[in-house]
This record gives sequence, structure tokens and C-alpha cells, in this order.
Amino acid sequence: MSENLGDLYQVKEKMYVATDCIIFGFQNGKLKLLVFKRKVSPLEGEWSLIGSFVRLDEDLEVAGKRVLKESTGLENVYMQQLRTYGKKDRDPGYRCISVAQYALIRINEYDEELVEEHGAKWFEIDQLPLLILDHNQMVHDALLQLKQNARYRPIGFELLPEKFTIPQLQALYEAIYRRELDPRNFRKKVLSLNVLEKLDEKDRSGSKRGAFLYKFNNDNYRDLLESGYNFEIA
Amino acid sequence: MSENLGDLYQVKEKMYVATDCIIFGFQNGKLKLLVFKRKVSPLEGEWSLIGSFVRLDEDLEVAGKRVLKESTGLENVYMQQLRTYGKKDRDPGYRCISVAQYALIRINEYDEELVEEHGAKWFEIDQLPLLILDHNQMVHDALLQLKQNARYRPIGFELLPEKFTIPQLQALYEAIYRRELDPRNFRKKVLSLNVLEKLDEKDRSGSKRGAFLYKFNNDNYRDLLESGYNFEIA
DNA sequence: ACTTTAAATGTACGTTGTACATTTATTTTT
DNA sequence: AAAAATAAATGTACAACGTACATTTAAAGT
Repeated sequence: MSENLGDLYQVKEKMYVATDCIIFGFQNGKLKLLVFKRKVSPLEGEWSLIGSFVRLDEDLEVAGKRVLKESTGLENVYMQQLRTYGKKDRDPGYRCISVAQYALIRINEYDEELVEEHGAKWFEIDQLPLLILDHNQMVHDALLQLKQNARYRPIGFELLPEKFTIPQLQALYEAIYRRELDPRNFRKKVLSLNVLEKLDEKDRSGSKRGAFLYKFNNDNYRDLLESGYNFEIA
Repeated sequence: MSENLGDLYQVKEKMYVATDCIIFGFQNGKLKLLVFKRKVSPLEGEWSLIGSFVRLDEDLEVAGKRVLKESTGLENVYMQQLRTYGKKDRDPGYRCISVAQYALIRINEYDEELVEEHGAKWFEIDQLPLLILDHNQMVHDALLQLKQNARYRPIGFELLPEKFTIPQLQALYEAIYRRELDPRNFRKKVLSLNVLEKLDEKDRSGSKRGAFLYKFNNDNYRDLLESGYNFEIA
């Protein structure tokens, strides 16, 4: 009964529908969030997630991708709906619900100029400022879902560059789970999944010896799923 | 930037916001869904989830509970947001997004008369009729989430009567996971969690010998969580 | 007394998680 | 040229857990 046509006796009122983006990145072993300084009144100068109203002729997901592109310049980014925030008084102005969507981006790929234009800043996840409205709640919920999803789906890889080392991957998981992992067990576990492809290059930024680079092999991942075995890290 | 006040240059258009309820129940070893026959045109007579527009002065969750109460008579029911469906053309009438929420109810508790008034019917999960709009998709997604959630949270218990037998609990999990479980291993596993309280009564509906009734002990469940151990079934 | 039904119980084995210390490759310093 | 410093890479033993599997038991019906 959700469709509106002909529901003559139902209370039928329109409201504003917004979407807000929780943009995660990973850099220097830290999980980060892209936050924006509001340029318009009210709450001008306050920190906020980036968002927009959803247009009448626009799919919800399309609206999320549009917001992301406008603010970071990025397309083809991993994005997923989190949930919808719909307390009647969540926005002190008109009634407005917001569909929160979170994105995982490779920080090195993003358009720095564009981001600066928007008054944006990367904050470490545990040094976030106070955000407007229920945006801190959204981030909190997104972190929880990221934790749950990263365990059984290879979404962590969306946050790393295409080529990455195993210690980098471990640092990412440590940042997501907020606990230390044993390097020997971690390596054994991820390699046992057979979804990493070892390259002949090394990354020397982390140590004198250097660590071998790997890339995620999507075909092998599909094989893993089809074989019935679980992808499960940490 | 989701709030509308003062966003002078943003496109700002209102739309309809509905909520649809995916109502699960469990009876005779089968997982079931409560489906409604539409009483109004268009699509009159078609099967549909039950839903409503969200009112301007109404929280999203409140709208879901209202719909549930109006259609089943039940209050204090487990209910959880699934996700929001927002394709621009999902509803052939006006632009309308729908926040899907799913509920788990004890079939024996619900108000049968009220349900009949609404032209409602319980369908077994794998004998669902064609539903209007994207409602079959919603059910599909809800089933997936139910599977995932039931594994780590004791939401399965919301579908059983307060007192239940271990074979009943096993049948529920078998229905959710759509596979058979070994009775010995299942019993061992659930009892090891220490969240079931054995009663002195038996249920004789299932066999001549009868099976002992248990109830879920919420305090023990909290202890389990705090002790850091995982609730994990099947 | 015998049959029928589903409930209840235990064990052995394989797999996986976990704890833990040393060696290696390379650069930088002396 | 040698030594020091750094993080990467590797293996093993034990505990915990999942899994496969067959028999006995309580009660009702004949």
C-alpha cells in the first residue's frame, strides 16, 4: 500500500528527502572521515556531512553518487545505503528525512582542489568534531556497519590503493576493529583465502627491507564464494 | 547539509514518503509472511505488503508501529528498519520513496479478526504470490537480513512463543537458513550459550514422549554479551 | 505387553583459531 | 667496509570449536 495513487482516504503529505554521505578514507594507518564546513546559514561554519536534497526525478543512489562526485570529484566509488533517519524533529526547519549512505574511497585518488573548495577536511575517526543534527549518530552507525561488513565482504580493499602490502592491509583491519592483530596469524589467514595476488614489486615506504605488494583478485574471490567457503577476515 | 533551512540555491522539492512492513511469523515449522489484498484502486485486489504514508508529525519508526498495530492489533513488537527504496519510478504515480521495516511476530498472539478485516493472509515464505511494485524485492532483502541477524542476535526468539522446545527452535533456524541442522549439534550449541532456561513443563504436541519447554533468559544474554563471548547459532 | 514416535544423549576426529620468537633483507650509520 | 637499525617474513604446538554419526528413553496408542 505504499503507492500513493488512489489512496484517497489516507493522510498524504509530502516532505523533504535528503541524502547524507559518510565518506571514509584510510591514510597512514588511520581510518578517516571527510567532513565539511557549512557555507550557508543556519549553522554556517559548523562541521557537517556532505549532503543534498534528493530530486524528484533522481534515484536515491544516484543522488548519493552525485553528492559524492560534486564534493570529491570521484566516480565509480563503493557506496552503500546505511539507513534512513526520520525522527520528526531531527531537522529544526521543515520536516526532512535523510537517507544516509556511506562511501569508501582511496584518499590518494581524490580531487584535492575540489575538496578544498568545499571547505572539507579529513578527520581521524576518533578525533571527529561535533557535527550538526544527527550526523554524529550517522557516523557512529556507519562505523558499526563497516565493522560488520568488512568481516565477511572484501570491502576493506576499497579503502586501499590497488597495490598494497599485507602490513597495510592489517593496519586497515586494526583501524576498523580498533584492536591489534597478530601479524603471523593475520598473514596466514588472508593468504589462505587465495584472493591476494603477490606482485614482484616492493613498497619501501614502511621499512628498509620493504614489503611485497599484493593486489586483490576478484576472480578468485568469486571462486571462493561459489565454492561455498566464506570470506572471513579477523 | 541535509537540513533545508537556508539552502537557498539547492533544488528543493518535496516528495511522498511511505513505509512498508515486512511481517514475518512462524507456525508449524514454516516461516511465513503476512500479505494483504489491496482494497483501493489502482491495483485493487493485488497482493501487497501493508504500508502507509509517513505523517509530517510522525517519526519513521512510529509510522511503522502504527501500521503494524492497525493491521495486526499488536504492539511492542520487534521491528527493524531494512532499507529505503527510492528508485525514481518505483511507484507509477507520484514520486514516492518507501522505508521498509520488518517485524517479527508470534502468530498465536495476533488479532485474527483485525487481520481478516484487512484481507490479510499468511503465506509460506516460498509460496509467496506476486506482490505489487518492488515489494517482492523488499521481502527478498528482508529475508537476507533476517538470516544475517538471526545468526548473531537472538531475534529468532521473537518468532516463537515465550515457551518453546528445542526442536521448535531448531525448526525455526532451519526455516530461516533453509537447510537441515543436526539435532545433537544444534542442541549442544544453543545450550552452551547459557541463555535458555529449562522449565518443568513439556510440550506434547510434537511427540508422544513430549519435549521440555524452555524460555529465553534475557539477563543471561546480557551477561553473555558483556563477557565478550559471541551469541552465535548455526 | 508391544509398537510407535520423536526427544535426548556422547564421542571421536578434523579444522580452525591462537599464542608466541627468530631470522631475513635492506638501508643507514659509523 | 662493518655494524646497527628497521620492519617483513616465517612455523609450530596447543586449545577450542565444528562436524559427523547411532543408540537409548519416555510416553501414548494399540
